[in-house]
Amino acid sequence: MTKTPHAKDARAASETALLDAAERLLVDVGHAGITTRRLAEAAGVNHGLVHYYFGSNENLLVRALERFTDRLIARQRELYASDEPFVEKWRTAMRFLVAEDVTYEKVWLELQALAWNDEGLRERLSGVNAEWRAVLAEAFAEPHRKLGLQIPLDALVSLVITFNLGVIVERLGGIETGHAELLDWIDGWLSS
Amino acid sequence: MTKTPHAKDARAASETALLDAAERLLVDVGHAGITTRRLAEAAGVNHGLVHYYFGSNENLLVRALERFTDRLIARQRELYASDEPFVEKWRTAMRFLVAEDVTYEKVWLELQALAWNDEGLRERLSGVNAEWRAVLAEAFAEPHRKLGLQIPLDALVSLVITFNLGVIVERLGGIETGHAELLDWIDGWLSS
DNA sequence: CGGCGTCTTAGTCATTCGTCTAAGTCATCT
DNA sequence: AGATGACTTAGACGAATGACTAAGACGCCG
Repeated sequence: MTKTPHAKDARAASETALLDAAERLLVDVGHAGITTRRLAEAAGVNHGLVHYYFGSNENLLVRALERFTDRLIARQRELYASDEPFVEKWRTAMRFLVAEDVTYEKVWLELQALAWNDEGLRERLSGVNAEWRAVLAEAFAEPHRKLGLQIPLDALVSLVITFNLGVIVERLGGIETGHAELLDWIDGWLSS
Repeated sequence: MTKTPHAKDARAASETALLDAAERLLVDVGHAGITTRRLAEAAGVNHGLVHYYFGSNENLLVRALERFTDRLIARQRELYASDEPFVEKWRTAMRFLVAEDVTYEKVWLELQALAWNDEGLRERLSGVNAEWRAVLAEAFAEPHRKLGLQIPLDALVSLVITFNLGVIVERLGGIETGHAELLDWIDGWLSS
């Protein structure tokens, strides 16, 4: 029943290597360019393992999505769960948003683009979105009340999520015009 | 030198059919699923024509992007160039944004996703973005002044563009939570 | 220490891909 | 009417793909 520790480690390592490679390839060539063999080559494992471990190319990407979204939610929770004042959390989040490195965002949006054409993935994504939304709604509840904003909390959360998503998409397209101005203004407004 | 009118028409018709098929396939299967043969089949033409007319599969998608973005900009200009009061233009734009049919948006974002992995396409897209931005900046200049908004015009335009883009991406992922609330609030705020 | 079950490898298989070409078609012009 | 030249078609080509498998390697357990 119990697997040998070494073999278990080796298998886990190979699986991780493949999932890591999937993320790397999503960044480098996009989901359209991911093939079994390229995946295996990037992970440094035999290409037959993709089928043996994951059943299929597509399944591997599903697993990659699961792993990635778990981390995504964890990161969000961690960010907004700290004891810092809200404005500091916001600033941290925005620093991530316009960081030079778009690796994380590229993986995330390539997976979304993949889901646009895959009903199963789409359902999974909407679950993640609901979680993300819940985290933000909780984080924004206090400042929303304190600042006496007229916009309903629901609408505010949607505004934040969508404009963040839009910024990411624009950045992936090589567009950054106006982003700094927008974030600066929000920051100034929050500070006052 | 001059081509025969009939032949010219036939060729133009076939090219158009292929470009139309490309858009249809972008909606139905995404850019990753577009192949020479499928394209030709969907357009009802011989698959060799893709090479004969466009040189390559990729070139055809570039042409599809050009045609689509031309229409996109034209639509934007038309919308914001009318004599209606600003609030009516806004409402029309928002009605498009949350219309049931996401065909237009799907084509647009599939092309963007394609561009994420293609330097040439990315440059073309940033040009389109700049045009769009200019149209919006002009349209928002008056209401921005009249309403005495504190947010700089640049930042406002970015906010509008990015939140629109985010709404589109969420909708393509099957997510609509909060959109109606957000748009309703904006509408109410504009009306007051 | 030898059998045993799991992991790993190399390789096969049919299919599909993009590209390209040779042969055929057809409207036009002399 | 026949030649011309652009357009269209069917098909061939090698390369690459995802799926799958048989055989070997490896480490554990009795």
